[in-house]
Amino acid sequence: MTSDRRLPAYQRLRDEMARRIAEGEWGPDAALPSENRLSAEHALSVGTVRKAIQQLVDEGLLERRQGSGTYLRKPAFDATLFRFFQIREHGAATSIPTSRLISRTRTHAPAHVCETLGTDDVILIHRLRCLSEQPLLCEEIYIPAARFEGFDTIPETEIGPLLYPVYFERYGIFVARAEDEVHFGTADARTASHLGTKEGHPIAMIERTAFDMAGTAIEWRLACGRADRFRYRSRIG
Amino acid sequence: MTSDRRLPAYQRLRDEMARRIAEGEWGPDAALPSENRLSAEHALSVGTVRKAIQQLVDEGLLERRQGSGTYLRKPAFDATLFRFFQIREHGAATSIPTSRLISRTRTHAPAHVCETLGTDDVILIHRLRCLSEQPLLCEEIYIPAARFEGFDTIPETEIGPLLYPVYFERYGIFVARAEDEVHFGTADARTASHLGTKEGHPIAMIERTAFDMAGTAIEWRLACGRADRFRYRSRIG
DNA sequence: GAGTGGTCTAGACCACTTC
DNA sequence: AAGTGGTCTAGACCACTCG
Repeated sequence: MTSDRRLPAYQRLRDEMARRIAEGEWGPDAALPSENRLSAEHALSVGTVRKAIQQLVDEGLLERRQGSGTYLRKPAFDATLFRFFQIREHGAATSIPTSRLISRTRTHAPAHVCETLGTDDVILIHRLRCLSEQPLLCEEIYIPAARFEGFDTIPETEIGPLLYPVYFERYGIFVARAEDEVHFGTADARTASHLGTKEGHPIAMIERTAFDMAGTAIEWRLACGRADRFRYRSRIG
Repeated sequence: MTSDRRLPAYQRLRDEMARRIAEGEWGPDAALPSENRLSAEHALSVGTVRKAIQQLVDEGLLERRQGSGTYLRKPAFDATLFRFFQIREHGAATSIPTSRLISRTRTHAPAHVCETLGTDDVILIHRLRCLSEQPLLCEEIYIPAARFEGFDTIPETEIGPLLYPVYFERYGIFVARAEDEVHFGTADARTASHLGTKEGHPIAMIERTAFDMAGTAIEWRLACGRADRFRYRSRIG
């Protein structure tokens, strides 16, 4: 079953394409079928096909390049955590954030994580993220063990600075969207020592829940950073 | 001069309509000309007109109602400041935020405000915003005196809880968009007393610059709230 | 040069609102 | 019933990319 027959044609086509993207039918870096191809296959006019594709572009799933084709777009979610923090470079070009794995443990999730992920059988990842050698974010990441079998034993050398590409390449799990929630609190002893501040000092906490294409929560993480480095911009209207 | 002739027709039409909206040609609550009307007047096909209108809808300026017409949309920017703060109601329905004017003074703007507004001749408004009788936000608002002549002498009874409607109704200035920037600091004595916290305690600071339809900055404000009440959600992807 | 997406046309029929 | 926006068609020409 694709989707409701009462829906407009462009909606049904959008839903079908979203499903095929989720199933990995078109790998990243490869062009999708052209507008003409799709309109012929689905017996729809090109204009209708364009509307379906444009919707997926607006949702951030696809990317169009004139003269070339329509491509999958891989969002850079990991970078978005850093958007919450001041980057103070001294004239030099912006450096690449690095990651250091502190630990990976198969464990039981706390209640609120269990509720989000739908299981308490999880892998807990501790990680420290730095920019220009300076520790910026201290992360606790929970992923369901059932869908990430063996993640705690992958050689560290095979895990780059970003996790989401690893999720995709090793487990076929594509992070489609995420929800961030920011609030403030004080540092516990361990977080404080990682971030180079003192216990009880103010820190910013970003809670993130990440979802796959089907809308299932596949990761919960808590990222902590020093409040005095925090800065966030947003545009309205 | 409307806009560049090299631009696509739907872009030029969008620019012209945005200008006419900015000039107040179509008041709020009245329907704009229909698609057929516009296509005839501009010698464009309906599809092209639709694309121009859709763009303005996406930008949040217009609103379409099937069978009825296309209408102006008034964004509720003031509510967006409160989205940064926890609303903890005890079972009751969400109450309406109230505002209390503390002072209005014609004065010289500090350097960074002067730079943003392009003048140092400003009116400074101090305001306290509450939710269910609880002080939540303490605001300093700067507006250019030249464009808001006499704002400091308007009877307080004629200023409701929201400023932007007053800007529009009395000065014809329509706030089209705004930029918020959030960071953290500590409370000075006066802010602390307004918010019911202590000097030196952590507070969240939201700096906002608001722009009119022409892209000119018409307001700069600093809103301070207690950090422990701060909570912000954002969706990515 | 062949193929792609970007713009644009001039219609059609439908669902919905308004009078 | 008349007018509005919502969907859809079957073309056209253009600008751009790529081999």
